Amino acid sequence: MFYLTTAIDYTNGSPHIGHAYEKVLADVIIRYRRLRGDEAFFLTGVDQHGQKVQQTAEKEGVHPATFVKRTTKKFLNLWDKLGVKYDGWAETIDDRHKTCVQGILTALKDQGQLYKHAHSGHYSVRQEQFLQDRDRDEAGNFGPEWGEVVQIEEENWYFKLSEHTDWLKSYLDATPDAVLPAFRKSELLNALERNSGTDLCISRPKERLRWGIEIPFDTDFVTYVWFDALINYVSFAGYRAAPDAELPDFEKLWTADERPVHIIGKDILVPAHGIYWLCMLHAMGFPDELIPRLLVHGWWNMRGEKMSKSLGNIVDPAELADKFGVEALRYYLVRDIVTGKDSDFDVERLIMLYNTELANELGNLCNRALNMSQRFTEGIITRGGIFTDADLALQTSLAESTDAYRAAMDEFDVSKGLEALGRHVGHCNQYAERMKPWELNKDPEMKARLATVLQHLAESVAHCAVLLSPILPDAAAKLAAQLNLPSLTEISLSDLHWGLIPEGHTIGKPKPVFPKILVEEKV
RNA sequence: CGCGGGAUGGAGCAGCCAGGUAGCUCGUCAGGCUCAUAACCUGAAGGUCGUAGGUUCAAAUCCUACUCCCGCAACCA
Repeated sequence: MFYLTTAIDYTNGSPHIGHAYEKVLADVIIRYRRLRGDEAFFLTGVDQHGQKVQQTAEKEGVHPATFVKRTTKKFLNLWDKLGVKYDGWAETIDDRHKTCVQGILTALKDQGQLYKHAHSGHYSVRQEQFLQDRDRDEAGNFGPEWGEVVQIEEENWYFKLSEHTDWLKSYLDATPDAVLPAFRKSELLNALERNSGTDLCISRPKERLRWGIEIPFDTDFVTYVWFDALINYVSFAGYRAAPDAELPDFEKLWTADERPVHIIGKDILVPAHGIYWLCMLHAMGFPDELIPRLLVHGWWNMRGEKMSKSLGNIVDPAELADKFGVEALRYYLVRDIVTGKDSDFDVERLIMLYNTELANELGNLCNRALNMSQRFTEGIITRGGIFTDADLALQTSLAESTDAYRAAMDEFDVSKGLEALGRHVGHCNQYAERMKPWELNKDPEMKARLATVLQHLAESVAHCAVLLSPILPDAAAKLAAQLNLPSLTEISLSDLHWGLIPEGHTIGKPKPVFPKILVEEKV
């Protein structure tokens, strides 16, 4: 079983393009794995506890639970709109999750992994948080943005993180694919060098935070939001779940032969996932071969600047989907970025890539191929005469593109996979240009040859629809329908051989699957 | 000496880990075709791969130094 998760989104605001990217990427990967014939499970969800949620809810004068319900809905609606299809939905206010978190806390405490300790430091009353040296201004003082800063002492529960960092180092050294891409691992190892020796504070006293999961053995405290949130990856996978909890079978989901993959953004690798989570799992007794792989993706920037609410350059993915279509948005999000790196978000590039690669090249190929079959052979696909070198070359091109696609997608490099698909599309257009089926049609003696050429084009369209299906499932289904082969959407990659279209099959009527995006002229 | 990323034809990028004719998309220019979503195809111009050294038969790719840009507090993938 292939178990894939994304980060769970913090329900403190509206989803933006980065949230959409991560989920679409995950959705594409999971659909690809199913296409490969693998059993797969996709978990995503929302992180609903913590101080910021509590603060924002107070500001709006509603109970955190009400507030969280409202923002959660925004995420649910977006995933529905974008065709992100998950198998499990994680909400950290879920009682099943709460039970799991408390069970883990109790178990860790029983093993001596937790201890209570009084910490004294500078505390900002207004921001309700302890301040660090890095919060000081250049003069070494805490600036006015913190309001009144007082020295206080506070007791809290700590997790013995420092006991696991040596293990973590050796695990990372010994496991090449622990963190992808590779350069992120070196970043993590560097951070480890700096941070080893400190433990993790995992509680908050209820006087300053009520919105969280109560510490089961010390009810004056709630659980620190990260410790709570990270556990979603196991709690909603059925870890320590009651038999009637309607959660997956953990043993089947979380396996060594196909380790779980967590997709996360680069900002939450260090320290949350790379250090806290891996050490938590180790403390919980997970052996190395059951430690999940971390797939770290980059960010969409806006004209070279970081996207941020304060700069006001947030892009609303729902708006984009309405304006340009879900297909265009999904395609752009996985096409114009190298998995792991940052990219610049640019609406003009979104339009350009859709119009050239989908509308002009692929869409037009499908349309011209099917249209010629309709017009020249009544939509009937037959093998025709013997295959020429050009025919065989096209078949080779398809086989090579499929291999390249597969290799790229196996490494989560969707952009490269789409490039491979695009190469074959280009070859098909060239093939059509050189074979000139519209000329062959004029010569009654070339009927067999015409059939062969049209068969090669139609067959290619069928393969393209299959390969495209993880990225654009709706478009793939439309193509399958036009080919009059709805079963294409259920095919698996290993069944992908020359001859998807049966001899003598009649295809349907073509209709452009990717209508061009027309941009109004600037005056 | 804080950490990491980046610098490749006009624009945006890939290639670098596992050195061996510099690749893709857009744009520009010229031509062809008409089955198709004014789409498609062919050809051309355009790069001393940030700078300076080094290793090597051979460096965009490995090593060293340097320059410039972007992240690393919060909102936040």
